[in-house]
Amino acid sequence: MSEVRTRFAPSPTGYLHLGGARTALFNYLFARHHNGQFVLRIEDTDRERSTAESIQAILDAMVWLKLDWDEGPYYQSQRVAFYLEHAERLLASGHAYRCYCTQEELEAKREQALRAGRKPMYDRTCRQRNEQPGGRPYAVRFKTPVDGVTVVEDLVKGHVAFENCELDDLIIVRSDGSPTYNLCVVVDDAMMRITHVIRGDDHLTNTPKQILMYRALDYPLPAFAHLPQILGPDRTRLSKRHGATSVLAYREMGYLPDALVNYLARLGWSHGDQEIFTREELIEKFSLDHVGKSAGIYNAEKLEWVNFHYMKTTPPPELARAVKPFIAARGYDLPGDDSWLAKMVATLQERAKTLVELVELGRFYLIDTVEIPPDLVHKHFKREILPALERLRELFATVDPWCPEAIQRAFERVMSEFHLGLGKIAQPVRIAVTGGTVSPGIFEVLDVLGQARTLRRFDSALTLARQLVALEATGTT
RNA sequence: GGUCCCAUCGUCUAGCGGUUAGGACGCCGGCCUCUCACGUCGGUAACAGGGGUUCGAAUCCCCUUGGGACCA
Repeated sequence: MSEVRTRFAPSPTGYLHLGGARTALFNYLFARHHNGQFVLRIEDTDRERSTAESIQAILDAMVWLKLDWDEGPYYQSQRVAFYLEHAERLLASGHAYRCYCTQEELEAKREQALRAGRKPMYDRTCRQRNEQPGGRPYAVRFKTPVDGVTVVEDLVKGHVAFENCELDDLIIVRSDGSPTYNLCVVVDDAMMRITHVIRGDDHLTNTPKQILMYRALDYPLPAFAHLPQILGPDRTRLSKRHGATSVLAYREMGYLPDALVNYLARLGWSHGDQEIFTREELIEKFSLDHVGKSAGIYNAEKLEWVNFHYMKTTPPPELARAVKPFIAARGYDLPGDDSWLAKMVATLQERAKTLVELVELGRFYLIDTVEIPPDLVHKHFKREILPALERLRELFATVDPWCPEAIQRAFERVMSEFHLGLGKIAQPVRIAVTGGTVSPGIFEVLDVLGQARTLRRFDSALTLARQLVALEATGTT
């Protein structure tokens, strides 16, 4: 029984985007599900476009999503010798040949073929060349069978057949001595003993060529699974104009990694009607035969909903830990007391879709003094209820211990003494302590805010209210 | 241009010959209510089109259309 080995092989030419993250996730889940190994390989043979920052960004994103790998990262740039060695092997065994055609010659042939209405394939001039012109640069081409059919038994797409005559004699080593993509992947996947190649379906048409190379090199064939693409709402490739595509951008926007993982898992894969999966459930339930064949469209609202779900269900202490960087980023002082922060978070977590939003909603908890808008005071601190509010202020001063239940009792006492509904007095208090009309439940807000800050802010509002009432009185007489 | 892939509500999807075509997001409405939310109840909305196969097709086959990918 051979062990399952999967790999994720991004090229570091940009950030890890959602599609790549999902490919990584499926490889990770498949490996974990089968108690196998998950290998990370950086395909940085394109030295022009590969950057160190990009490599770092990909690794950071993988770590953030907790897609931990067992081996690697391997770097293709350090494995060039292996590729060339394999090209030599193919040359020696007659599965490849040297092609001396120049760029110009190829270009001309292509044009000619196109004009004649033929496919722009290499005409295989050098395939039957007998003597090797020494000293001239050459590329190495793979000798593709001229007839027969190569079949990809894809775990997602099913049985896909390609006529060999439609395949070109592809270049495996360029005339400058650099190996090409198809050679590198085959050599790496074979040497790394990858059993399941799970990748985007943009590679499906490369697969028959690769299969032919596996055979020529006498390596066992891995299983292939080609995942459908993730598209933008306009059904084109996901790009910046569809919003954020970089995984790390979601971290900055205040999304939880588990939420993104959950969303990505459900985009293209399903397990009955279930929408929410813990990491363990994903590992337990993931299988390739429930991966859909059709492209999926990225839906920001759904992601937001999934994130919201995780916001609501994450234990407050944990969420408090996650929100700290966002408090700092906003420029607020970080509360020293972790349990207080957890309490604060608990009042907001079912109101905020992201960590960023949570900090925005909790602003009044984090700043020293709130600015109380006079127009709101004017509207909610009507002269008729002022006495009730003064009385409430009086009772607040005596509440001991300061807890939601005791605070509620103070409210209820005023309500019965003045025959007022809670709405009448809760809203003025809310405005006084938060500076706005929207907040979590008033008892818990006051509780978290603490007695001293409550009294201070309430006093300021009452002072302002008295001034406004006095002003009004002189104005009307 | 050639080859290949794909096609169920707007979106993610369940379905794998017999269902009032189910769920979720979104949207709309009711309830709950100290504001906003949460929650809860209900509603809206789909088998791309056309041929076959079959007693019976969303499901199997073919064509068309429409998307997408790869090779250049």
